[in-house]
Amino acid sequence: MVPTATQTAIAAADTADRHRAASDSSGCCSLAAGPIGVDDAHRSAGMFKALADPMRLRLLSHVAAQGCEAVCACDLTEDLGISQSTVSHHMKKLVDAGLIAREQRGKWAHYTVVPEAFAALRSLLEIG
Amino acid sequence: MVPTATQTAIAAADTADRHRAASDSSGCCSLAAGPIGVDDAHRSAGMFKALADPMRLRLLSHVAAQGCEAVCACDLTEDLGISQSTVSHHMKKLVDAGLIAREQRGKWAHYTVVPEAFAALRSLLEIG
DNA sequence: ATCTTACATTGACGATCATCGATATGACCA
DNA sequence: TGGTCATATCGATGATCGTCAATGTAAGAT
Repeated sequence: MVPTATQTAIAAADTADRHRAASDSSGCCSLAAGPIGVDDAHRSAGMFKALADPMRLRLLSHVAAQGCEAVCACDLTEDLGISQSTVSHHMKKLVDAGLIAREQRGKWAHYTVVPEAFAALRSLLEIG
Repeated sequence: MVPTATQTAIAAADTADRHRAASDSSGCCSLAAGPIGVDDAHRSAGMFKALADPMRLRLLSHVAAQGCEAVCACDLTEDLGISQSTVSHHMKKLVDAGLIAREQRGKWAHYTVVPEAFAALRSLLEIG
């Protein structure tokens, strides 16, 4: 129950993030613009956390390499040699972070990158 | 012994990363350039992992906000309200990831950002 | 030489995570 | 209705992580 409530809160926060990723203060300003607040730090760290796993980066690059063309989950499973439940787990994290978008077509799930999210991260990293 | 060996290997890899961060394949190419390999994924994930913690982002923004002027560890400890050992722990991770540089002045440790590392991360995130 | 100051390292603890097999959901087909 | 396929969710397990108090280290100060 406790982890469920926590998970729900995190999921809700992530969903909110996704919708304002390109306009929020956490997405438009550089880390060098001044000491950031606790809330912004948590939001930004959540996005970086989604990128902080080798398998997720490989999944992401598989999706990104297709450009506008959507990628189906079954291809990812066989290309990377991990179990189907692990792929599903990672893709959910990437979607919750707003980095990729999920579209249901019949019984297939198709994924594409969300360019605005990456633009927001790049502006966060504009330092020096 | 096992964690020490592992830690040593990771530190060595991270140090190597720092020196080639701006020229290596993991630092100059976008994730969208094609499916990335296992080694590149581990290297890049290591850098994102250093950014994937709220407290480290706040420490980093404190350092980045000073521009060229170096920041001393004592200021970070009192500004963020965490213990001295925790600050030391986080700064070591940021230095090992090559995101900030450490300079010893007498008994004080001073920190500055490493712009090339952030440039490398930004080019990794050039998607869409 | 002794003491203080600034920082690093160690050891421990609770929390989170990645991964898997098993199972549930939900869409299509016969 | 029953069956198969694609994906999501659950439960468990071993690993990693963030944090702190305690201790170690090394550089000034007295």
